Amino acid sequence: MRVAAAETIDQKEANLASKAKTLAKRPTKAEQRAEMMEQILDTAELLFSQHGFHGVTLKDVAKQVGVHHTLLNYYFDDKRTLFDAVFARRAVVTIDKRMQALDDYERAAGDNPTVEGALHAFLDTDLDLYIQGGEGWKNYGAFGAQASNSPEGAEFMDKYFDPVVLRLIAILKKALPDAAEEDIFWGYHFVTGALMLTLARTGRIDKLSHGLCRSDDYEAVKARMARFMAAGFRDICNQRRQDRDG
Amino acid sequence: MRVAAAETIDQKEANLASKAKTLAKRPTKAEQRAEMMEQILDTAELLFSQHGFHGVTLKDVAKQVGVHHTLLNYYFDDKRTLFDAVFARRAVVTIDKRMQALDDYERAAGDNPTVEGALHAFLDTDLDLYIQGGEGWKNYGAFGAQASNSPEGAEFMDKYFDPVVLRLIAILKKALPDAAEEDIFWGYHFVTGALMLTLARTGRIDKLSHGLCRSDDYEAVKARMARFMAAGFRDICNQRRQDRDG
DNA sequence: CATTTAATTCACTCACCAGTGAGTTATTAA
DNA sequence: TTAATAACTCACTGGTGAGTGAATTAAATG
Repeated sequence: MRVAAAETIDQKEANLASKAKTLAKRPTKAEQRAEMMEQILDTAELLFSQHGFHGVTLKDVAKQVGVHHTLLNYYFDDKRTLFDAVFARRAVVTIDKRMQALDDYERAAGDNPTVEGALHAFLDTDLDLYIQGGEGWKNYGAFGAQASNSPEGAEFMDKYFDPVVLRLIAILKKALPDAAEEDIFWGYHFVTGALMLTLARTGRIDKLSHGLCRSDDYEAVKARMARFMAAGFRDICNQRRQDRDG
Repeated sequence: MRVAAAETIDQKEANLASKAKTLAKRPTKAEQRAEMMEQILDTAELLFSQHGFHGVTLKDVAKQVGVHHTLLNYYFDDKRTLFDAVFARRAVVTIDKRMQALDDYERAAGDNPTVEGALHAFLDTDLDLYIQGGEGWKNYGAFGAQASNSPEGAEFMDKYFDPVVLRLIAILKKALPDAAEEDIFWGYHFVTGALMLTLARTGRIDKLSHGLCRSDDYEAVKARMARFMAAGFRDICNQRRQDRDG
């Protein structure tokens, strides 16, 4: 297996990993295969996140990995399969973590969950992954944001993310027992829109604020988002209740 | 000039328009030219909004309009020019309206603008356009949302929308004089994320809510969004002030 | 060492795309 | 009526895309 010619952003990570391996023991065939596939997935993830499904060619990916382009057809049958594999690889991780966090929160909160608590569990768990997970995870975030409003990604979005989202919504309903169901769904819609834009890292806020805020400053988002959105939820749900009760 | 073979969503609009014209007077050459270009722009708008720049071919557009594909090269030099023309056509309208609304609001509010008032001016003006402007405007919304996180659209976003956004932010600062500047920028970031997702009409909220909420129900968004976001703004800005003042 | 199997490349195919320039038809203007 | 111009079509080109199957190289196994 040949080492990548082009140097990806994950270069340091990769070097460390392979160094550790060679010192420890020669990698098995399965390991090598897995590593090659990961390299392809990493690169595809980055490129798809930047240009979308149609804006990336298999040759683009292959070139950046440093292999012949038909090798991608060898490992992943076709372009679509590769795209789906990128989507699936990390989806399970973030979903499991968030599901776990929501379970934990609900157990801890007992009969009195709060909107803010639920949102912290949902959002912070995810943001931590992007904060701590290195460039790969950041790229996946952008990939997901890109995929979420493309026909290619929409079905995956539903398939993978519906359970967590409905889990969150169930807790929100418990936290806001008097709220209209629509208000909760629309509130979630606002939350996810804001989150998607964050993950997309468009660089727009950097320019608008003349560098005061940075698109990739997930810490800043984490420090504000759950609280911001919780206030919004409380407000529209209260309004509705007031309107209804007269 | 040949009438479109394929029937677009705007069919009714177009029929009405052309009927009115034939009754009134024969259209001039310039009018015909303008109409043809609009038809191309409408179709390109729709397709770009669904599949992005690279997901659409000039043949796709031409086929749906019902003309030979090289005609698009005749009216618009190349694909990129067509894309830019789609972007520019309606951008000025929404920007002018919003700028006007913000001016009006600031004048009316005098020395005491509120976050909610400013957001109403900014958001409702825009949403009204999509509510009242018919399918064409709805498609433009989705087009903009798609474009906003693609390299092809990013520069346009800055070029066209920066002034209105900075105008909004200026009023928000006035409404929240004690707030940290970062908080206001991040708040705006959340607002625009939510708005973009709304305009994208992904259909996701429909499925999640089993039809209770609909992606294209801009009225529902208008009824909630400014208020929701204003509450968020107030909350994080208060928190910051409390943290600072101890 | 020989044989099988996996990994990788190579030479192609077929389809399609953006764009061009010549040619054709219709309008308009002189 | 003719000349000129605009609107539109056609045939084509150079280039690229995804994907295939044969060939080659490398690795593992008996």
